[in-house]
Amino acid sequence: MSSASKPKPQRSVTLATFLPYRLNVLATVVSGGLGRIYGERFGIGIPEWRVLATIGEFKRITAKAIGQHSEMGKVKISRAAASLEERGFIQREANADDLREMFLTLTPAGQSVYDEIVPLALNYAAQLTADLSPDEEATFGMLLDRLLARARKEFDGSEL
Amino acid sequence: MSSASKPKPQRSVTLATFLPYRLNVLATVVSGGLGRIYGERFGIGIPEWRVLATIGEFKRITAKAIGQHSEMGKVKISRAAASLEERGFIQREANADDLREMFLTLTPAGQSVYDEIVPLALNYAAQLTADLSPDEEATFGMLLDRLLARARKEFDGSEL
DNA sequence: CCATCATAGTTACATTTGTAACTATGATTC
DNA sequence: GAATCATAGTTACAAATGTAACTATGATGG
Repeated sequence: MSSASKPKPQRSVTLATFLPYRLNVLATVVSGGLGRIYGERFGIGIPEWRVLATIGEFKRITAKAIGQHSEMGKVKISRAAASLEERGFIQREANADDLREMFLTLTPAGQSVYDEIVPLALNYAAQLTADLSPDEEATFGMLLDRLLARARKEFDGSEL
Repeated sequence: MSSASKPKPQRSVTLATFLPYRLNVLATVVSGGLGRIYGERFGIGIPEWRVLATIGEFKRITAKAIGQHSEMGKVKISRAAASLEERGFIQREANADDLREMFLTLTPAGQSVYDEIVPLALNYAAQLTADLSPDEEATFGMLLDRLLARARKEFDGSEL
């Protein structure tokens, strides 16, 4: 070992400056705020919203594909879909080519709810970033993606 | 109404580019990754870690104060503290000046666990941001704080 | 000081979520 | 073309979390 300058091995964690904690707090506050909007008006929760949003985006999609696009386990999707179907917001249609899977589509009622939520959700996101310049917003999104890519690598164990 | 140029009212939400969703995904992956570290080795969950970290930071603190510093409800703290006490990681000590509250402190065993987790947690956070330059990291943190401040305002209802 | 009100923390109950097993169907291989 | 293996989705059970009620103590105001 040469030169010097110990990089100051900290002996404690300050929660308020600890990134995993801060990310969790922000995500919780944001999810809660947005969830309140569609929760109060339409009585649906986050998993239901994600399923609805994914069907709204892809029009006709299987539960498995929803899982890949929405980061949810199949159990959660199954439950959310059952709940949305009960309320008449989505329909299930067996795939004749593979009877294991079902295509999900929005009913007219579901499309109508979706059409109502979309502007509320977009507005929420716009309000959330209202204090940021377009540049800052783009930067934040870019860094978010890079952090996510890194977090997904799980750091291959060598440093744990 | 004058001029023109509709600001293109989007008719759908692309989940993959929707900030609340992306924040939630990142926070979930990060919490999961970090949680696995102290979960597997010490058998503690996120609420326990937060309580432990807060006591480690403040040395002697009431449950209420932990709540203020760690964004957790009192029920969660009560349960986490009970679990940590059962395992001999923390001690409770009634405040003679106000018998309603209890000061929590780390036992030697708890301090030892804390001392083991701190470098792991700091290292996790360092690995997480390893792809970012110091400038980018600072920028991300700053924007995170501004978003959090904004999200907390709950947008005063006028735009909902 | 005693009646009311507020607060710290716990407990009870309901809701949500995750894990694992299961059911039904499809793919593969010998 | 039966036996094995893989996959989509559901169900059953367990663990975690939230909401509300409760207990004990302290503060306040007449």
